[in-house]
Amino acid sequence: MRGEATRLALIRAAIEVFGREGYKAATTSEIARTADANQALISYYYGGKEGLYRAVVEHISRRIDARTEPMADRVDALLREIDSGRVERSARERRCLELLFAILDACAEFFLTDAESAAWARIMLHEQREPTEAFETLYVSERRLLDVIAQLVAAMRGVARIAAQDRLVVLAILGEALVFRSARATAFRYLGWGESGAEHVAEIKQSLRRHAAALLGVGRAAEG
Amino acid sequence: MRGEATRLALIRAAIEVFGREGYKAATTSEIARTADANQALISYYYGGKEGLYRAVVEHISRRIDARTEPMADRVDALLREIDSGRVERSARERRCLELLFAILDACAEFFLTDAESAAWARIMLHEQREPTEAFETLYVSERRLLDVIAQLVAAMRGVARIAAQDRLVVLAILGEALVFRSARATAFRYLGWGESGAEHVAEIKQSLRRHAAALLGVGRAAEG
DNA sequence: GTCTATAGTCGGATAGAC
DNA sequence: GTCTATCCGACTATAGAC
Repeated sequence: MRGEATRLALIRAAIEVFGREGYKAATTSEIARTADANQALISYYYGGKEGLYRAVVEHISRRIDARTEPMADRVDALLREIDSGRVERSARERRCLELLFAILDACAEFFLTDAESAAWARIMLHEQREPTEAFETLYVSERRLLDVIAQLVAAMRGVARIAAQDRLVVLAILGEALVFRSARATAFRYLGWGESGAEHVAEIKQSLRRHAAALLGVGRAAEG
Repeated sequence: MRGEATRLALIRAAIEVFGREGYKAATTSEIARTADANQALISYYYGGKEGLYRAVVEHISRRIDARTEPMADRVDALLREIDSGRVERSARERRCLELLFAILDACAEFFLTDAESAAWARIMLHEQREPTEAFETLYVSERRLLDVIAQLVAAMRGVARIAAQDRLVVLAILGEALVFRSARATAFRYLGWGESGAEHVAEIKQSLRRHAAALLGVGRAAEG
């Protein structure tokens, strides 16, 4: 069981270093040092740098799925409830928006608050540059979340089928959250916030909520 | 004068390669190959890889400023016109929005259409990771554009002073444009678009316009 | 100004001791 | 399972010919 701890330490360290440096610029020595493990163990456990990267991507993908799943369940439940006519028209919009807000809060935390998932996000951004095999794995997980949000957006328009415009709205909403990760340094400096920014996550969440509501054309009453 | 052409070819190639790979992962041999120049000339002209990178960043910064300047002038002119009371209240919102739309179109082209500036954007995104001296140079140029847009946003609310909420709106608007660069692969795949995407820039521009209008709370009449 | 050749360094993988 | 030592390849920079 000693080895299992080393395996995990290597994965954790690799997420951090690959996320900070990108695949090519990351070095196995730094990953080993970060993991407090011997450099040769990377080949022993994962067959080399490339194998470690693959393992990292699969690890991230599984963890993201685990976070998306509860959200998807809640959305499914709500949509079934609406379909069955058990939700009054007046409450439908509010219920959808509340759930969307909860998901957006989770996204903000994903990109900003939680150090581990923020490192996942950096790796996912690296993989956008020129998609390889690893991108395919990550895309499945990303797509799951995009679809879940799009379902909510479509439901708020009272339609079951997701239209192209719904997808563009989803990208706009998530784009705002992502900008605090992908253009973090500029965004925080522009807002006059210190780099830690942990104390500003609430403001970001509030902004995401307000703007999502505006994009969906629902009144400010729902801003909560 | 032969040397001047080589200098420029190296800069252009460096923008492409640094943008694609990031500073550390980029190699001087690939830059030289891309520029159709000898690898040793990088040291001859720029004192080495680091000096070349500095030159690239300054080059980008100057070129961005040159693109922002005309926009800034148009905004200044409009704001002065409004200040002097020569613009009727009914026309003020429309004039501001038209100018904002023109700027957003330029941003979409910056990120998506023009190959050279798209490479600038990739370098600017790389510099977000952990800001160094180069970030300071780029931030000045980025900030200029952010401030120009924020002035428009504030003017549409009829206020001269830029508030924190205006800045968040600016980031939301630009975040949507940026997502097509920073998360390009996912966004295009999600929309069912081929990777080239040149034929879809118009749709992206339209989406940026519609969503910017929604965020600013102006009616769909202005959607253009 | 441009080239070839190479010195010096570093990173990834592996052999083999413990 | 973990370690040290080392080989090999790739990279940056530079010396020196043209």
